[in-house]
Amino acid sequence: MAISIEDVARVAGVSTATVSRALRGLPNVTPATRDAVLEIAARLGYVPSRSASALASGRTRTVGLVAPSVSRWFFATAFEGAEHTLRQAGFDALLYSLPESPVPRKPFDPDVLRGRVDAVLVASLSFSADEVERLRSLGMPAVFVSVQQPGFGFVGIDDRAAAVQATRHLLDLGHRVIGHIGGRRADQAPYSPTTRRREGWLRTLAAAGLESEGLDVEGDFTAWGGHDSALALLQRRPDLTAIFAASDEMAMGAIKAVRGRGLEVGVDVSIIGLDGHSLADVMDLTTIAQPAYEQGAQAAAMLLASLSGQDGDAADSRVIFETSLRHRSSTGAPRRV
Amino acid sequence: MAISIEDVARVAGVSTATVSRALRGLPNVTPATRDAVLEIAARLGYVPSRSASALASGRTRTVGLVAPSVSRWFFATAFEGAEHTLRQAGFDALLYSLPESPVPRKPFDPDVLRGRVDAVLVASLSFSADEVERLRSLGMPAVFVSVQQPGFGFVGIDDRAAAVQATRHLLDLGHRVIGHIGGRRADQAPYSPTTRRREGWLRTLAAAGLESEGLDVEGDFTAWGGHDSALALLQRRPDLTAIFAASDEMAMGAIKAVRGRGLEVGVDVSIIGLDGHSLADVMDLTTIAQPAYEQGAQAAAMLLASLSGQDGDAADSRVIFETSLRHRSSTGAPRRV
DNA sequence: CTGTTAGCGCGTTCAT
DNA sequence: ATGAACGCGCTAACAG
Repeated sequence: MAISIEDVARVAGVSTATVSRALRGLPNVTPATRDAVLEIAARLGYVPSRSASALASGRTRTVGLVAPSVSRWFFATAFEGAEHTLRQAGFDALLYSLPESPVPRKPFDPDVLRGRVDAVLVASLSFSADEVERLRSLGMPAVFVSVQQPGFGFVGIDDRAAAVQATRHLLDLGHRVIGHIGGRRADQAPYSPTTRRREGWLRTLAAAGLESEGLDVEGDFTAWGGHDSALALLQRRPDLTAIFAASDEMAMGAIKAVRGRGLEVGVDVSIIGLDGHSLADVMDLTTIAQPAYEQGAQAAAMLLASLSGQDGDAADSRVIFETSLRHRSSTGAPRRV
Repeated sequence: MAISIEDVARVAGVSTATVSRALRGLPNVTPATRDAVLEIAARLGYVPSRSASALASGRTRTVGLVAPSVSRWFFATAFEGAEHTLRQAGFDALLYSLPESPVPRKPFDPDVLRGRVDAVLVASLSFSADEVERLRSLGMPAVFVSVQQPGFGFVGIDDRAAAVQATRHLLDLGHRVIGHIGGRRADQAPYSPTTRRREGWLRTLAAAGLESEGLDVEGDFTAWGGHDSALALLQRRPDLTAIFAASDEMAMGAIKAVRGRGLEVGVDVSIIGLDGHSLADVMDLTTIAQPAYEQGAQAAAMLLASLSGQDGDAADSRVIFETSLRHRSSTGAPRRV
């Protein structure tokens, strides 16, 4: 058996309650007593049992991290930010990945989180009405990253504005036939990144008096999906000179597709992504960068604040990060015809 | 208060002990009783408290996932495999990332895992003697992925053989001046991937009667590190025609460096990586692929087996996965001089 | 400021 | 096959 709070109390000659208070930095403990307890606990190598502490207090000091995949750049990076923030506050991060395939994924029952975590961070997932209802009924703080969910806290970017930035960049370079590779068309949620990014592209074209016929294709947010979508785009509109992909991974696939057609990226066809992927730079991909690590850290911080009751409810918070253009050689002026 | 085992017992008209047994599928419960209990528990939406269960049984049904970073491809992918395997068995995955910077990273005290997890999966980290000793003293199953640690279970690849495969591929194409971008030279651990991959490259060159003077540079396993290392290599040995990078991300950086020098990848300079990164394909990077997802899943499975006491100790297990050449256009025959 | 006491919700004997 | 009772290690309320 590991060493318990009672062992510490006995050696220190005080009660377990005092040890508990001293160790947690609560008031009403003489500095002398506190120091003695701390010293003894350290010497004995005492580590409090989280299970016992959780059972007694009703708080687990653990936050659930929920996302469709841990391996895609955005989630991995956001979770890294969240994990660091949580650990610094003495909280643990519990991983829940919800495989997206088969589409539609099988429903998530937030009840599995009951008693396991104090709060939930959901990244890039559209929840069904039922899932939202169950999550809400857990009565714990929850923050959504990327995909807004009315009634919950939110951390993300202005997806429409980011798409406008991307499209404007291409317009400014002189492009007039600009394709778009987006998420699944089936995703009709009004606040999903897929929908908003498409809107940004479409409106910017319209405002410039440009048409979009045959310029909008579906992707699946993977590099290979982007590759295939780009091929379809090139076939449908051979006059196209630029592509805005709703994610960097899709943009990378598009680069391969364009090269495969014997065209030069940034000269014959310009390509811009949206993310700020860590590999965009070495691939010379122009992109609208979003701070993924910071979004995860921010969401975690909001949950922590909400748990410590300092800061109102996380449900009211809404933090939007700025995005910024990273101009590289995958975009350039269209070749004169 | 959420609904507890006692509520279920009362409604079912049995004792809490019977409910506990029925729910966990233990023997000595009449099928009729079991069905009734299951039905009622489901109807009531009963979710057992992990804390209480952990406290009473001494088992947390949680595995700790430890790595230097969650956002790099290998860890993210391996952890995804581990998480899926664990969840399928009803276990939770707890994330611990140990920032590598500053170098050397600050020591990890496995004691923080005490009482939090039943087993530990460590990915790609060299532990100091002290860290190993503390980990061992926890007395829980542990498996290392990628970096071998004598006395613990291991899942990985034959790093030396993989490096030999890579170097042979370049030799077979006709290259005679082959550079290497590896991990930090300070990493002298005899079984570290850095050391073994360097050995594989060096021995293969030696066996072919080739020299390696000025052909070995240090990298840091990031794309930018690979970029800078490649530049150094090109400057030191302008006669070089091929580069073996110890990771795909470094290889991708090397591609950028070579292009930046106005040279054509796969023609003037061939580049091969090691990983099988999900983006290697769209980058046309030749690589020696390793199954990252499967390694994580395998490690998790070993830990689960060891926890259920079926399968001897995880410390004895050692699983080596095969690697395979993925030939793409970043490697080709050297240009005739 | 400190000690006493009573649970937190479950697993696990030991009876029956 | 089932039930009663104890205890896991800690926190929180209440006394003092």
